[in-house]
Amino acid sequence: MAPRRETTIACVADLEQHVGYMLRRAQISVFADFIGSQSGPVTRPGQFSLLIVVGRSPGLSQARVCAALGIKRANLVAAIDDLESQGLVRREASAADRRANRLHLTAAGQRALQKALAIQAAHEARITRLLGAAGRKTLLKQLAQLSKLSAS
Amino acid sequence: MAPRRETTIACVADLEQHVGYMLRRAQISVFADFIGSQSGPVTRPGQFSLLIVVGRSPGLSQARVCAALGIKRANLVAAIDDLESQGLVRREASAADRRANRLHLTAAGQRALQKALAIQAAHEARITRLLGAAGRKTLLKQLAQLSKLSAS
DNA sequence: TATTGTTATACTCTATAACTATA
DNA sequence: TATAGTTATAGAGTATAACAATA
Repeated sequence: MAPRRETTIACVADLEQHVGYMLRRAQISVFADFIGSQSGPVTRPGQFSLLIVVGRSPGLSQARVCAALGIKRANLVAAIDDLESQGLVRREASAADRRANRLHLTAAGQRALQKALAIQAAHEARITRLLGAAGRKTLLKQLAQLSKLSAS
Repeated sequence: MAPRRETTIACVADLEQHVGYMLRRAQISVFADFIGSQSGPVTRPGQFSLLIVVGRSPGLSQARVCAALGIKRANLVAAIDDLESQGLVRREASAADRRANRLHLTAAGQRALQKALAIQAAHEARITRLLGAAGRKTLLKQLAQLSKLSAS
């Protein structure tokens, strides 16, 4: 075992004490597992979170969705264009504010979201198997704490 | 208090139960704090981790550094070009394998690394203030566990 | 004046394919 | 044949500036 790769491990030992570095590595790994397991029309984490927000809070304006997800208005346009061209999301002109679009899921969007959520449940179960249910819960709390570090 | 922003909080409640989403948000926040606090020639996390590996394990080939950091050979070239043009890193032709470059820090690179590490210590201290010393330690262990989720 | 959606643009990070020179 | 470094390139993700329509 361990043919001759000691150096690789040794030089990363320092970095493994850095929360930022380990967060990045863990996030890449978790995203890769998520992407690898999803199969429907929605494969990327960004699309998925967008579907969730629109699905659970129908009628939000694009600006509100941006505020919720912490992304820029300019970058949401192409993301919605994509989901709309797949027939999953619908832009509806707002009667109250004629500048704004109210976002809704189509029936196909509802189905895609339900399917993605079911697959994601298995993904989350794999995480729970690694960390334990209690460990996962404390992790979520700590990550919420870290999000307050920077205004962003 | 809380003028009329309930919707923003309500629609993200679901996502806050997703480890992948919270990992991403926390990583963005922690990186922003790191970047905002660094002041020397090295400001980005990628540069910083590169300096650490080369500093602690001088003489590694580029391929070994890539394996250690989990990045692609092609993407390391420009990163080293950048650090080399700043006079922080030096490529040395390997005598044993004439295809390979052995990487070293220059004197300026050593100084830049020491300065960045000192600033990073304060950054890590802010994290410890948020999580507690024990909480931070268990977080690091959990993140290491999560890195095993996907081969990557 | 300020805000919404939009376009254009640019910069970073990441990923693949192909080339060269060595092994 | 396989590997090390390199180049070119393409795709995401993210950032800013500016514009038209509307508030």
